[in-house]
Amino acid sequence: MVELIYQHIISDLKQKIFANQFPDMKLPDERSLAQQYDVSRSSIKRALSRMASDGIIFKKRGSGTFINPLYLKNESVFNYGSGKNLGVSDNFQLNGEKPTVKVLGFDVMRPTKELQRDLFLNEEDFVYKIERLRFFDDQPFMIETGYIPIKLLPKLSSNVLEKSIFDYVQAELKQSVSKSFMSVFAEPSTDKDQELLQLKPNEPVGVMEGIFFLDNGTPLEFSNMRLHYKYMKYNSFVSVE
Amino acid sequence: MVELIYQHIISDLKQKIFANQFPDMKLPDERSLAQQYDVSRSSIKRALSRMASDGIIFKKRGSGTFINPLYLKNESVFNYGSGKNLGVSDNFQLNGEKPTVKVLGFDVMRPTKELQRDLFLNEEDFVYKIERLRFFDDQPFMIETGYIPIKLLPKLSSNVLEKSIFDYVQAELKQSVSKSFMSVFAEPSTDKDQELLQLKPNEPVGVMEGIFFLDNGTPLEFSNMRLHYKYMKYNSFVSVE
DNA sequence: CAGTGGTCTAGACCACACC
DNA sequence: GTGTGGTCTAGACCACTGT
Repeated sequence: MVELIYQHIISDLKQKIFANQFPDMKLPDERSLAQQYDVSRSSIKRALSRMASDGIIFKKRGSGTFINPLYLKNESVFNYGSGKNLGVSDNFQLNGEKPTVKVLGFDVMRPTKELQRDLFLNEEDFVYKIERLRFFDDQPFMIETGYIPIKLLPKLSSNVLEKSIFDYVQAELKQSVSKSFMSVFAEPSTDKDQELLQLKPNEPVGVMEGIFFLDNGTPLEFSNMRLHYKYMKYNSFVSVE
Repeated sequence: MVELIYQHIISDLKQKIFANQFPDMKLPDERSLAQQYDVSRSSIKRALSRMASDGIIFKKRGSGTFINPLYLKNESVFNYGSGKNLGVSDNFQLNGEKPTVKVLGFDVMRPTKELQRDLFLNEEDFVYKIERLRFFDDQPFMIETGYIPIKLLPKLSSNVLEKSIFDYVQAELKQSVSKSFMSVFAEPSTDKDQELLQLKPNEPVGVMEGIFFLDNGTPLEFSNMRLHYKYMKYNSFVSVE
């Protein structure tokens, strides 16, 4: 895996930013950077655009390129949300602790109309219904119900579910799960939520629900994730126009 | 306001997609598109990259560019989240109904340590504390507490708060609010929530909390928004790498 | 091998900010 | 006016897909 030029520039600039090599919070102008790195200005622009859309820097026409002080002061929040991971499911990273999984159910069913629409299925298709309870440090924090078309993973077996489905997909289909479309909202907890997630009756769940796509655009899974409210924090950096 | 080439191409391709002019769900290859529009391939690539990061299309090296069927079937969901608006606060659009606002409080205070950090303030600075209750169709749905540095809007007056602060910022500072960093989570409702938002004791609030930035990267406002859970739905399309 | 998208270059010209 | 980022071009070469 060779490192592309603009990726190299991004890593290098990030490192320099953290090493405080731009004490005035201002990056050199694009033409100078192109000279320094001995690359074209376009490559610099590509690197800076990516960094801007990640919220690391702000570009201001006529003035220059400036470091987002929030990135320096609070870097951790930049490791979530747009541009870093999919924020959910198999991508959960809870500070190096070991997450575990308990499989609650593994069935095959006909998809509802809604599932047919979201996963691009016909009436003849079947889906797996996978119910799992996820633990963080022996604390249950998430009930996950996933629906995956059988035809995508005909050989899926229950022992895979104890580990990462996405890793299995990578190995089996040579594709990664790189896109998601999610809705995030809140609901009162049901009796089942309260039992499985050890919630008090007045404590809610956070819900993340949506579709995971493969690189090529195929919808892989419709997922409904009900989280203990203390564990749900969805971070996102948004930049318009 | 002239329309840029790549913006024109995006609009045109979107329209063609909806007019079903690509029945095989595949766009022409980039070189052909460049010819058709009589522009360089780079401009086509710019347009397609934007559309891909918005989730409208999927590009697959070696094969071509494909339309996301979800975009056709469910266009509405693509009007939220990354790349379309900031999803919150003054940008709320609730299906053409008329939202109204009631100002609950308008004070000046010293920022806490946390506010100083998030809004890049010194100990000598002051902030406005603005509490508002937002209604949709005469239904209260959101308690909004915002903190704005006085030095950014020294002439802010209470009648502005009845309307849109962001519009006022646009007029006053010639800058728009184009970036935000938000955390989305859920909490049990407090007594105050229950009273103001007409919630039952077991019903939760959705919380959106974070910072709104101006174009140039200046943090304008720290905002905490507590929503009636039925009105909170945060949609986001995420694409990594 | 032909076709497709990905990366990169070198350079022109434009729009905006600041002095 | 000078300096900055923004848009756009024309073209080279690479990497992957499918026949």
